[in-house]
Amino acid sequence: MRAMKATITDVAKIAGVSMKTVSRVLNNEPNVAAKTREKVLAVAADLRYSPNLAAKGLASSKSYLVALVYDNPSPYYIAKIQSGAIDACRKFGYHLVPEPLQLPDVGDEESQAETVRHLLHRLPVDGVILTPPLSDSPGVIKALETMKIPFVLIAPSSRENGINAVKMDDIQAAREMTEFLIAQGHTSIGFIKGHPEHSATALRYEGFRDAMANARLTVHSHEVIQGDFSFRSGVNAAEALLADKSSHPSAIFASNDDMAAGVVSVASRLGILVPDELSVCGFDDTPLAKILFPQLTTVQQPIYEMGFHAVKTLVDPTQKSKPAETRNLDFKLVVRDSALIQSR
Amino acid sequence: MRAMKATITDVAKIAGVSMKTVSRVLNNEPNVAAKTREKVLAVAADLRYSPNLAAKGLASSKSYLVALVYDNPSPYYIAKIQSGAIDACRKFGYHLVPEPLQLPDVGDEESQAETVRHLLHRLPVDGVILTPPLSDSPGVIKALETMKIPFVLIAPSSRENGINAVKMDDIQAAREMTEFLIAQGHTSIGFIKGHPEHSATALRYEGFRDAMANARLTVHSHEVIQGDFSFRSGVNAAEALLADKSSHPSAIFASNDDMAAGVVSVASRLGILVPDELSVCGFDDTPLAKILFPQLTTVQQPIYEMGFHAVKTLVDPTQKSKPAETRNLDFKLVVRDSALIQSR
DNA sequence: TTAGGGTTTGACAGCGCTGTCATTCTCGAT
DNA sequence: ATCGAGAATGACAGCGCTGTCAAACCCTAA
Repeated sequence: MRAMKATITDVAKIAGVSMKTVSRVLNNEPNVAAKTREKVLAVAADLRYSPNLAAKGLASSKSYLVALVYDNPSPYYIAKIQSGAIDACRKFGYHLVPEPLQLPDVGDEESQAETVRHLLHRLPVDGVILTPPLSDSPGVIKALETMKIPFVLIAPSSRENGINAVKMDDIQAAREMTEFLIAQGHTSIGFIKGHPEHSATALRYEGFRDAMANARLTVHSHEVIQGDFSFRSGVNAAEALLADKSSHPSAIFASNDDMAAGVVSVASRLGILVPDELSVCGFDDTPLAKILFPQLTTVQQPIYEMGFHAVKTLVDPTQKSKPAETRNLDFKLVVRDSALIQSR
Repeated sequence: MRAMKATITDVAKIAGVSMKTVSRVLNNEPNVAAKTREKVLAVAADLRYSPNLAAKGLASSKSYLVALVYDNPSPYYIAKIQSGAIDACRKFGYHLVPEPLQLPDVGDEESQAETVRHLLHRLPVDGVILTPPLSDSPGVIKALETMKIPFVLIAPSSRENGINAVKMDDIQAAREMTEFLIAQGHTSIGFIKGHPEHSATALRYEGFRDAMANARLTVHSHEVIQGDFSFRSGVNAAEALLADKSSHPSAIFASNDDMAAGVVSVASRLGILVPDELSVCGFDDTPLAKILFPQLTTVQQPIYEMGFHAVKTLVDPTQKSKPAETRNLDFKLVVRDSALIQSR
């Protein structure tokens, strides 16, 4: 119960066992008598012992560090991933080091690889989490592979074998959202696509078209507008979609919340009532969705869970031996006022 | 130029000097002949040598890690702080470890201290950054002091001597914002206070009253509403403030953007035109401020800079010996449509 | 020329932990 | 009672680096 930092040696001495035995207990290694284990644990607790990560790392050539490598404009998304990742790290005695990346010349695979290589050379970590759009960068992935650093991809666009990844089913989510709209009686639905470079863009659009086709509804090409995930682009798209006041789609499905917010804003400027005259829905369930008036119907991604799971597959010893796989996590349709129609 | 990770020993052997000399060169220690230095540097570069942080840490009992300890509901704020902190860390060869805290029983100093103690015992770090509201927790601060871990407070409410802190002048900012409103011709200004527990709340209110007093304007008590920084509380406050349609303040100053958004939303519901019939301004310049229609006039805090500066005072060797001080960073008044009156 | 002081370099221990391997203990089978 | 296999424990080196202190070197002043 002293104030100073206790070492394994202290614990060993007091418990009357060897350092190695203490080490075994603390790392849950087998072959320790239950009685010994208890005693060591008691002493350790009494001394408020906690291992020195640097020493552990040096001796075992592990770092107990996981890097979260990102180059993502959305702080909200990253914050959620990070939150999940940190919680998982804590659970397994690891720590998370966020590494924002300023990727040079998107598209130049080699220089991207070099950037990552340099980064991880400085701080050796036991695993890396790649968030989109990095999870789609062949250069970065190759760098990790040659450095033999285990990694997990978050929401990659293509599903490759032999690589660990966590994602959600964007197609299915967009499909269900569209089906919901259709079930509400909408037959003419406008769609705003996301940034062309972003992998989710194509998937969400595909889900939308799927559902429309299944319902034998036509997707008019002038009702599908290219956006780029920004509020601004949502405004532009909405202006195009709502140009003809007397005949516009009765619902607009934007590929993310920011763009949906743009739609709502334009509608309110044009005096079009949401949801009475126009249903709007978004995607992502950002904080914005609850702040807007009316609140946005949207898709809640399992972002936190993806972060958590990514770290788990990286550091959980019970998962270690499992083969690499792509894991789909569940999304949730969040129905709020922007797309509810009471009367019809 | 081998593939495997080079150690100091390798560099020493090839450069024909002792390990210690290599160490000196790599750490920019004095008393190394220029020629020796060059040679070592050349060999190190050739070998792509990079030091093993764990070993360095173990030997020097430093960790090259800085912890960002937070318990803040606003991911946006934390993300910005973190971004600045990481950039500063990179500049000085450190790494940032975010440590979200679930503080038990706010108010119970001892248990808060215990939580922090436990946290930092696991991962010894060379410095800690405390964000609000943690930067006002005596328990946490005391824990850090007894552990002798250097720390920097971000935006603490009280300015204590002998403690490093970075903040901005909330009073002055609120004062300038209010003066701006007054200069626009407003004489009756409503004010929405923030969360009573948050330190900024009192300061912003003080700045507001200051400016009003200086302009010989009365602050009517029924025009000052208690909020809690949430959108919802902004809505409630606005409903009270705008209850009397024929006579309400011509401007409302909300203590943060979320509440200002609440005001805008109520105004639009009541058919009150912003800014023509009502000027609204917020505080913080969150992403929301630009997304709203009309865009919010608000105060941009130097959040990124606070994070950067906090780390800098912690790890910059040239700053090391300086006495602890509270540093004020510059804010910026951002005037946007929500409080512009063209005609008057 | 030599003493004295500063500069440059190196030898070596040891940071706190774990891996390896040797040793001791335990207990059922003979 | 004895043997042997496996369980439980311990001794010790060493992970890659830095701090300490001693040694070697260089130059200037007397």
